[in-house]
Amino acid sequence: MIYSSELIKGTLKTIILKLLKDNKRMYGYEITQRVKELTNDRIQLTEGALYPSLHALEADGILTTETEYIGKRVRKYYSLSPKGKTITKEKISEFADFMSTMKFLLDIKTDIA
Amino acid sequence: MIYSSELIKGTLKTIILKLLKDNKRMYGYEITQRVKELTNDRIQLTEGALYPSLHALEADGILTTETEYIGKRVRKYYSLSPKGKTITKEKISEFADFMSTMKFLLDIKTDIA
DNA sequence: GTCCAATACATAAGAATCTGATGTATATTT
DNA sequence: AAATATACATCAGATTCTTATGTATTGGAC
Repeated sequence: MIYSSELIKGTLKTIILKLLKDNKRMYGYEITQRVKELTNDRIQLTEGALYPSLHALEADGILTTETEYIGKRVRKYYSLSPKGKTITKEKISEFADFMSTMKFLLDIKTDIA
Repeated sequence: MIYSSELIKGTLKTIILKLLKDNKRMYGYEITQRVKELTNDRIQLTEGALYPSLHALEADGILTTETEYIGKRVRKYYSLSPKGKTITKEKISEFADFMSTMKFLLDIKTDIA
């Protein structure tokens, strides 16, 4: 199952921030591959959505960047700024709260444990 | 806590369909109040988002309508069509699947039971 | 008996964000 | 040699939401 795009809307930034929290630094293409892999292909980030999001997070001072060359090919690494670390915690806990509300609202049964 | 609007994006139609599944028929204003009440004010649907969504669902043949007058005031009741009932089941199970993926991805701990 | 809040619908400009296409270029595999 | 994978980026158009505005009725407070 590949999720309908509307479902994923609004979760992209949270996903990016969580991955960067766990991995110190990552580049855009790496993020798309990691998400694909972690979700068994269920969530496939498109570059047209990802790169503008990364740029926006950088412009907001949430991410910092370092550019490196692998051979002749450029690679742009993103990391959380101190502000970004705070925002990340808030975003994840907000999402957790939201999920528990939605679970109740949609009356969804989950497995114990 | 009132959730940031981007979080709620993409979930509006699923919420509408679930309420109509449980309530046979409801009108727009009633839906906003019920959601507010069920979520302890955490999710507050705006009319500018709700009415266009209802109209779109009706145009897609997912909802049917009956207009009634309460005194001189008009009230428009929405119900699930047969097609709507099928879509509703699909949407809810897709969302449940999505939540479990996101829970894993964001490494969120939930309470047992 | 008047005013404010609540009920109840609707539309619309602008903002935000995503899709899907396109573009450029290097590296690797077949 | 060609196709695929890696790696960045932008952009037109679509979708969907916010915020404001509009109309009108009903109920409660004072």
